[in-house]
Amino acid sequence: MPGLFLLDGNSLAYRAFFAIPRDMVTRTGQETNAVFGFTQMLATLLREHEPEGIAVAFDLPGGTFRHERLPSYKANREKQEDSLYQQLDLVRELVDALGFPVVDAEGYEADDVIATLATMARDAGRDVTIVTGDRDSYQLVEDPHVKVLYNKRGMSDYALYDEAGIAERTGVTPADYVAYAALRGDPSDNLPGVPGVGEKTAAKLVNAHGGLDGIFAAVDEQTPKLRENLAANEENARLNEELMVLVRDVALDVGIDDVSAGTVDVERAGGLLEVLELTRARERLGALLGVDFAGGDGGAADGAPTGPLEVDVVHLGDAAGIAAVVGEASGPLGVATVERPPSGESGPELGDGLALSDGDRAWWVPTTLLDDDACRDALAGAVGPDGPGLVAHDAKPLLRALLRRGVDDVALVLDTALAGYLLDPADATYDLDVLLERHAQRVLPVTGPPEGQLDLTGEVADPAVEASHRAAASAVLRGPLLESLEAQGLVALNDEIEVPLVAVLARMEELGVGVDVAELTRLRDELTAECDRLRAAVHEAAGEEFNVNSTKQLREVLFDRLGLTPGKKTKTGYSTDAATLERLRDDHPVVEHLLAYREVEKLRSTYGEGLLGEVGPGDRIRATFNQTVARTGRLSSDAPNLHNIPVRTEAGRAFRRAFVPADGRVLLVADYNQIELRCIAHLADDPGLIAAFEAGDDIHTAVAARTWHLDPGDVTPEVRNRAKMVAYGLAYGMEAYGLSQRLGCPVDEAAEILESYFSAFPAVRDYMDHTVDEARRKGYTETLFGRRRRIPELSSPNFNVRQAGERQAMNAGIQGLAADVFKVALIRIDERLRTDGSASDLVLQVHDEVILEVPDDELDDVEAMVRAEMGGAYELKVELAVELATGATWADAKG
DNA sequence: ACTGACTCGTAC
DNA sequence: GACGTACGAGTCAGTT
Repeated sequence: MPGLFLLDGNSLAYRAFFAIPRDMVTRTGQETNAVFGFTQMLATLLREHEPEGIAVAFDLPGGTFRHERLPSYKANREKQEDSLYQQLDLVRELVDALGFPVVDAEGYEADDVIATLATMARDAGRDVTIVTGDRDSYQLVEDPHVKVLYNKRGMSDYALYDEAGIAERTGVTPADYVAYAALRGDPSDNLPGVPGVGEKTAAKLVNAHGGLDGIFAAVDEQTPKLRENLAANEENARLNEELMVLVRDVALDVGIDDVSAGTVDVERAGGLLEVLELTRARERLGALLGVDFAGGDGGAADGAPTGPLEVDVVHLGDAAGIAAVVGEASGPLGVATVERPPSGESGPELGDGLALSDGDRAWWVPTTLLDDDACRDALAGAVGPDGPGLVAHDAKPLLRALLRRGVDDVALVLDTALAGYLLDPADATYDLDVLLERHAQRVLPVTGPPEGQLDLTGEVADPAVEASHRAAASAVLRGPLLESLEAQGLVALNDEIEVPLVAVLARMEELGVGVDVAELTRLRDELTAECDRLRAAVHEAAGEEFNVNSTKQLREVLFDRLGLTPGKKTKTGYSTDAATLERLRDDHPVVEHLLAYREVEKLRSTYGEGLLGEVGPGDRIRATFNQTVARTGRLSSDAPNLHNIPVRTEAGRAFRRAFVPADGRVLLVADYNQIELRCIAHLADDPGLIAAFEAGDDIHTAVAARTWHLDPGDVTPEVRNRAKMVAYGLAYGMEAYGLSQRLGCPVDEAAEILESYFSAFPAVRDYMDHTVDEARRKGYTETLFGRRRRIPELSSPNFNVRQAGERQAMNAGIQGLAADVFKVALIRIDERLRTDGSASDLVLQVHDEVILEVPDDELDDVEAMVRAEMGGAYELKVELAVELATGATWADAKG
């Protein structure tokens, strides 16, 4: 029966999802039961029927005309968890990669798409077989050309129906099927039929009277009860019929001639199946399609060891021993200290020593040995550029510890934590033991006493053994992680950006940034006094004493006792945030004091006390710059967070006066001008936006002029501000509501502004739409540099969650590109400082801004270098404009 | 005394 | 609910 095969992708994947246990997951935790089931069905079809062509139809998210006609349509469908929707996207990807047309249409279900294709095929005299688990397709059956291969319960239970088959199964002809089903109803679509009418009665009625018209014209002939039911439910049945008729003329972008086996994208399909660890399916499909998917080396190598790591530990005692390790190494070595090196006030330390390992053997280098210069040099050689290269888990603290021992050139080839982050930045943790189990199917042995328990035997974890295990784990993980990075196109990002950045950040963290402790203390004290004064003022105005820091108590005072009008609500009650208070400013004198108190208290606690508590040796603050936290690829900073030092208000900016260079040096601050908006211009390739940047004038004025068709000279500050607010909102997936909040204008006015904006810059809107669309299809976003981010929210059944996912998708590519460009700049600046033998140092970075300490006599050279490296970090369709400033403090660094 | 949820506010 | 990405201070209610 060859001919063409039309598959209902949603229906089949849905069946597979429930037929196969959910515990079918990859090492990375991705569920694959539905994808696997689908591949099995597909393979069976290929083997048993040798189709002339296959196309797979899918539903598109969002409603259809049926939902519009009847809001309760399918309203009973239980919303499945993200996994099913995510797997549906994977099935689409796979089908596409296998070379079969993926067909869908906005506002229609897969069923309608199939009905359309089947009708086209019939008209062309071609034979088609519809493969689905949805009975609605019965109406399409037509001898001799159209048959339905119906997937009953489970996966492998199929029935092939021609007209006779449908008649036998239902008692009616395909042409009468809709009327039959309309009477009977369809509980799975939440369409109630006529009470008392089941399959038998429905068939009897249809066969006796033809369609619904005939039946309802002849209700009087029925028994009293049936007559009553029919009369009372005519409307229902009519509506059912309307909804159940499949649309046969959906506008599709493929024709029937496109339904033929296309070319298999061997790399993509093979890669996908490999990542999904569907090895058997890969082999089976490969054989059936006549292609060789055997990229990689066959996945999780058979015969490779499993179970707990076992390592022979050799204790090294002299320089020759250390040097010998290098000689023996045939590839990069794992390196580790004990799990949590005790962190001193100046940063991470080596602890008792460090271990090197090739995965089977480990060599322990006690820290005491490093006091000997020869040993230290031998270690420097082992870990340096002439050595075998190192793999470490969270290498930065180790690099810092080595830096302090004079080892400043470490040949890091892979950081396993970083690799875990690149593979899935939505994952919260990248612990070594988890990665080891996930990617290498090995277990990291627990050496010490059970956590949190007193060890009665007096047995203490041997740091040499523990570090050796961790070093071995890193070594073992190298292969599988590289394979995964390779499969996801992340190698360049890893090798050229993330790994090199580790050492740059290690140096910045280690040096820290200088602070004027006296100034900081003075600020703190001043703020404390001001805080006390304002707190008293709040109490006085409120007429009672209470904890002003407690939103709960504040709520009671403002809204219960003082009778102020509450605004928006939070999970626990009325909000007391600044926006709310701002609107109450004129309603009661306490509000003014409260707002002032909030500002001062924030500065006092977070920045006054907070920063003072982090000052280390040499009056320097050494924050940690996290490389595996932000899901967009940005860096983050903690202990303390130096990425949110105030700048907008004068009182806040005062803290920047406390950030100072060492004697004889100045701070050089360089930042990218409007980098995210420039990224948008590049990504969207919007001629208007690019032109606005090329004009070289104030970008917001240029944008405003274009948006509202004004002469730049006629752009008022108010209009310019609108353009500026839109620019900021743009990167965040802004909607009218958000903009109205920002501008303090009605929502409809904000909507108009947005409309004007998008009319002026149409490619920007196209980009946003396209980005969300692609993310929805793939389940993840990808930056220009290949950085990926899963966004499972996009297939959430919850509208709000889904919309948040759309905003994340829009933002990820923009913020991510800016982050990638910025990281390149950081690496290049650091590289130049070192190759130029400069005495200047990088001390801080804040997303689009770098800060260096520069000796006065180097200033001109370093300024030129930084401008060049930042401006040339990556070539966008618009210039990467860099603004430079110098000063004796961070606050004073103004152009 | 610790922990986690919550609210709020700072940065880009 | 309502604009993305972070970190941290403080309160409060729960636990130990």
